[in-house]
Amino acid sequence: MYKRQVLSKVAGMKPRDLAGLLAARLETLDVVKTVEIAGPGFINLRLDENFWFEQVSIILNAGKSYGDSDMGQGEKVNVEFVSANPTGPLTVGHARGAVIGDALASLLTKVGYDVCREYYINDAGNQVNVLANSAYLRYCEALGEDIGEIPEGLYPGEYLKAVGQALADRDGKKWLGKPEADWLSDVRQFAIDQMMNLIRDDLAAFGVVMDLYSSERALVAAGGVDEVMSVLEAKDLVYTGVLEPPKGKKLEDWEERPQTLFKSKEFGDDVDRPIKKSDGSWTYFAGDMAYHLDKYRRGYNNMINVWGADHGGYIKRMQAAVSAVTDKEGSLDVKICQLVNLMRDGELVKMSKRSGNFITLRSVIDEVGKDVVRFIMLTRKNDASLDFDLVKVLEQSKDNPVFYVQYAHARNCSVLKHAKDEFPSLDLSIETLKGLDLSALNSEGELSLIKALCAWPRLLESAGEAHEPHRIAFYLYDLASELHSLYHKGKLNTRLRFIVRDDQELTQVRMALVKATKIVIASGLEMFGIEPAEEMR
RNA sequence: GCACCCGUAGCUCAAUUGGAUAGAGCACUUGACUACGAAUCAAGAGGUUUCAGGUUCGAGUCCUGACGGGUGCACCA
Repeated sequence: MYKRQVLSKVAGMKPRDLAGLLAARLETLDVVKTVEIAGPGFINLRLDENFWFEQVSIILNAGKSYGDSDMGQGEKVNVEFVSANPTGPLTVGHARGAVIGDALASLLTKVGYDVCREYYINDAGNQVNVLANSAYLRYCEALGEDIGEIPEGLYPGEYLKAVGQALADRDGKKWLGKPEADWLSDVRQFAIDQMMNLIRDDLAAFGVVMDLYSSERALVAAGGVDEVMSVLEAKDLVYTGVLEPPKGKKLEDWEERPQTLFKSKEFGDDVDRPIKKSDGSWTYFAGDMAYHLDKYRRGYNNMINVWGADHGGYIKRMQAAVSAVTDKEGSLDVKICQLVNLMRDGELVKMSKRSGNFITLRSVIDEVGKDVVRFIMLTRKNDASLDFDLVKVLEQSKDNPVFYVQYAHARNCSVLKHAKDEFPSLDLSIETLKGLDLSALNSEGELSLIKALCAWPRLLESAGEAHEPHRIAFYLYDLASELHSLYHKGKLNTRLRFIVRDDQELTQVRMALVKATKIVIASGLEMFGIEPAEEMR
């Protein structure tokens, strides 16, 4: 039963009258079995069962491409995500953004967009100088110097030892005892490259492959910021002014000072935003404007950024900047990822970045596997916080959605295998199954499962339009539930089992449904970058 | 003080973008294993969608105002 409400003030008719008119037309269609008008003008259609049987053949025929859509019409979309500072390995904090961005990119590809996965390397700010200094210390250490405690303000992480060693291997004692000005640039680039290799490896282990890594430093060096400044100046959107101090928040070192400002208020922001620091250098925001202009000029009118919750206050100014530099042609959607609370059996795992005591993404992947991490990260809306319990995610029970969905897929595989054992001569090839008369799939549970399968293409489109990949996770859970439910109908009534011992023909028809279900679950999981389980252990 | 996000069953969360009687899981009660994997399934109970107004045929969803929670708030990125 499909429901569709038709609103029409345009027609100048009462909804019920209009519904009557439409109903009369709809009734003439072959696939429509019954039409009812309900309530204030709802039209309820009941489709002929043959329509549903045909859908199973359609799914089998389409295979993994079932649900592909041309909604995006090949339009280019840029999804920028992770973009972690190149100062250390990825942490669990980065995992959520990584999965949301990656799954969203896959989803948009599925519904017909031309998607670019992009990582913005923040390699121009002060923190990479801190990185360089930290790495330099480790370099000295590698050459036998006693460096003592890592000073406050530098990165204490052990992972930098390897960088120091690698630098020593490459350059020998070249930089030892030299002033910072001599080595900063070289050491910095070396350390950034090392860190990016580390991050790339972490992402690869997590199943994320970027199409493009963009360097802030390279962009600035190529004149990107000068370019965006001249664009803004041409539009008269830059001026020198004095900002008021924020109220209610005490800033001890506040001083009134003229600054170079961007008129972001004209584009919906709360205040105008500085684009130069007091020392005359560009702010991060200036670089970011240049970067978004660059993306736009590469053809990405549609930009999606995946950010952590702590950057929420940055959205308005970035959207204002995009509007300004693209003459409102470009659009920017920012997906904010709320915090992930890492737990172990109900207890919060404490982390502190200061002491270098953070949990790396790699260690979590090693402990529970990437598939589990990826799925759980998508079981909440991106803007809701999420508990990730290292113990519970491995439980094999229906409390654990990863298991529940994987189990449904494994169960399909198992049933198919058993069918083959039962009827060695049974032909289960797609070519044969899709040509069968499937009208025996007419029990309530079977029709219910078929309808759930048929919701897949539409679900993809609406999830893609809303930029909400988590909906796929909920759908897969529901679909798994349909399958488990149908399976258990066979417990009560042997005739309803997938495999009917004395009826090879019926079994074969049911295998068509099992295979169709397997296809949809598998393609959903694969969209999440998760390998469908053939069996559970 | 300002901005953004959130507030839905005892708990954790959904809700097809404004549609019909607001849905799942956990926990609770009850039932189903000699047979395709019971790691599951079925049934029951559980609600003034934080509160108060407003918009309209119709609001969990939109607008206003409270209340409660989170995040951020020159010259960091």
